[in-house]
Amino acid sequence: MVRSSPTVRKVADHAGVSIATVSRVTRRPDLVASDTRERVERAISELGYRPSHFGQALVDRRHSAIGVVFPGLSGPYYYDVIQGFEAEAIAARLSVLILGTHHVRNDEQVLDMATRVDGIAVLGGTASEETIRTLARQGMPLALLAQHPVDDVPAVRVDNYAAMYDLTSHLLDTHGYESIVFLGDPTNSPDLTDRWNGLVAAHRARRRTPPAEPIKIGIDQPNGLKTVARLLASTNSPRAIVCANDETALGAYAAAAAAGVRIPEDLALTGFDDIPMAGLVSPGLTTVSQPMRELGACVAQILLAQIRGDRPIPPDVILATTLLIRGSCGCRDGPNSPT
Amino acid sequence: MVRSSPTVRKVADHAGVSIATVSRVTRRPDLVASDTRERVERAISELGYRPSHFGQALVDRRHSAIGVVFPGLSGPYYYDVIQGFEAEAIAARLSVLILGTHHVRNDEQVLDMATRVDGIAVLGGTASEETIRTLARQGMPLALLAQHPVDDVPAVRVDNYAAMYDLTSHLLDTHGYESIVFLGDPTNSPDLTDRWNGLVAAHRARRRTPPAEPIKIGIDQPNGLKTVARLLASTNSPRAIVCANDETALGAYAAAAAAGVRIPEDLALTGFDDIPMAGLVSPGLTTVSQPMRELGACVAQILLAQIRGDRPIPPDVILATTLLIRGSCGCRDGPNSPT
DNA sequence: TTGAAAGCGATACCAT
DNA sequence: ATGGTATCGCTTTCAA
Repeated sequence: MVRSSPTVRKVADHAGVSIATVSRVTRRPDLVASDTRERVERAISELGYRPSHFGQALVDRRHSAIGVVFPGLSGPYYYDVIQGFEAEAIAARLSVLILGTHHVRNDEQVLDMATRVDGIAVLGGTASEETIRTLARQGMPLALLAQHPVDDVPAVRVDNYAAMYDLTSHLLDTHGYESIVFLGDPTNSPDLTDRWNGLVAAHRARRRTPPAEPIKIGIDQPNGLKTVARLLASTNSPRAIVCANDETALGAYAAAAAAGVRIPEDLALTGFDDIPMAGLVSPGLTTVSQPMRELGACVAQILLAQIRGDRPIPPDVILATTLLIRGSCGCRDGPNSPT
Repeated sequence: MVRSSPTVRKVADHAGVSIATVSRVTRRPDLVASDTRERVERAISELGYRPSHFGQALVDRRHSAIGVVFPGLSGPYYYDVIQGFEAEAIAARLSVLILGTHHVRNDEQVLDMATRVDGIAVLGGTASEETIRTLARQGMPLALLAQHPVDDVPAVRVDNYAAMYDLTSHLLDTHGYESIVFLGDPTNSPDLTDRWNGLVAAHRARRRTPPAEPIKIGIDQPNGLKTVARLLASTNSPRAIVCANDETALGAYAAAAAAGVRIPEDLALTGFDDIPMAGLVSPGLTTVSQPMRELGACVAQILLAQIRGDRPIPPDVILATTLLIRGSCGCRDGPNSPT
């Protein structure tokens, strides 16, 4: 069957008016006499007419849509960011196109998306700098999320380096761990690269020896569980593990439970993000809270500002993080009981 | 700044040819003399030209894109489904538009998406039947995922009722539980409605009294944890809980661990979906495995078939599930140790 | 208040 | 092999 949603012309015929009048009814109803308008509106609802976006886009030379490129679509972190992004977009009456690259760079799809939207938010590591520059050169409004600015392309992020420096310092100073294992693969992830560097720097500042390498794993529950289970079974299993995010740490909780290893007595554990589960497990997960919804909202606003033509655009917005000390690092747990 | 990605005209001027020739180079390069072609190709890459989708869409009267509407974007279930869906779409050279409705019906956004794509897959409960009928009447290719067919709109799903009937029967017969609590809110979710009905029917078939109501909660880890923590603290806490999906069950594991309740000795637990974590926790989670990737792929294929105009379209595809008995129901756990 | 017509970007038919 | 031009759906300017 051929797609045949009604067009302006069909509605115009149905209502016995010109296509110009139909268009006016949908865009500037005040310009149309009320009886004519009623007739047209009836035709519109009878036929279920909606102006085709490509017709409008062609005239307006904009798509009334913005896009966001994510490495994955799984997990609470992305979910909150998308929510913040969408809320801003909807308030501005724009549609949102989401592209999940599944943790592989996919420049072709990003360029394709670029022909369907008025602006694109790129999450750290999902598009090459070359692609970003190509789009920027064409005047495509862009905003980077969770990565450093590229040339004149603005970025929104948190200071992952400082946050991880502080968190590591807490483990090193307050709890006296000698050296702390880092779980998570910084490859292609500016966020994780900064976190790893923060951990290394905190060691160096105290003349401690940081681990030679991060343990490069995908940052989700299954990988956290499997890897920590393996570590706990090895001869010199670590006393303290810094996980690159909360979900990896949650996997570590399961591994510890299975191995009969107590947190924090036998193993100190920390996460990053402060997802809803982090405060509910027991002991509570010591982590760094990021304003995820705000990150998404802010990057959308920066896109909108560019589309509107506002100037200047803030080139590098850094939102604040909070170190959240709960029980998993060895501190006494706060009153965040699961209820 | 005004968006100004290069158009056919700019490229044509740059290369000193007509716009028709530029179009030929991108669509039927064999029709263009090699030296002209080279000149045009150089102009294209210098200007970073990509044919605008709305121009093409206008002529072709199709968008070269298909859409998928999801209740949420969080969690392994949706992730796998999307992966399967995207793989098919990419193979057919179509872009994918994803719409997350965040567990509220959002007909307006679905109708908006309809003006940007050639076909839409709707996941159970994300669009009203009225909207589905409206789109179907206009000839929009549609496919339903995880819900029953609506009129002539085809559906792809698993037999949730039968799967839950079998799972509940196992708990009732093999492990002898009297009555089993169901965790999850069936409202607006055809999938969960079928699961709840399956649990009730399995009770009735044995003249047992099913619970009067499901415990209506969102089916994620935090809700699972909080709710089970509350149940375990109550006076007659349940001996067996059927969770509407695995993530809810994973939250229940954390609640049990915190309360010192042993699984399965003190509390039997089951899930649904068989996400990666289900086989890794200890004891392994007894659950029902769904072919999630295949569900996504199949629904995409049905969309593609409609777009191509194939006939007939299978009206109701039901994919097989597998009952996965692990340790959390009380059976002896298999050899799925976390390694 | 309404209609006729130009034009947005790309394609494909018809000429040349 | 290449160019001119009508066309897709819609909006908007200009006339009436």
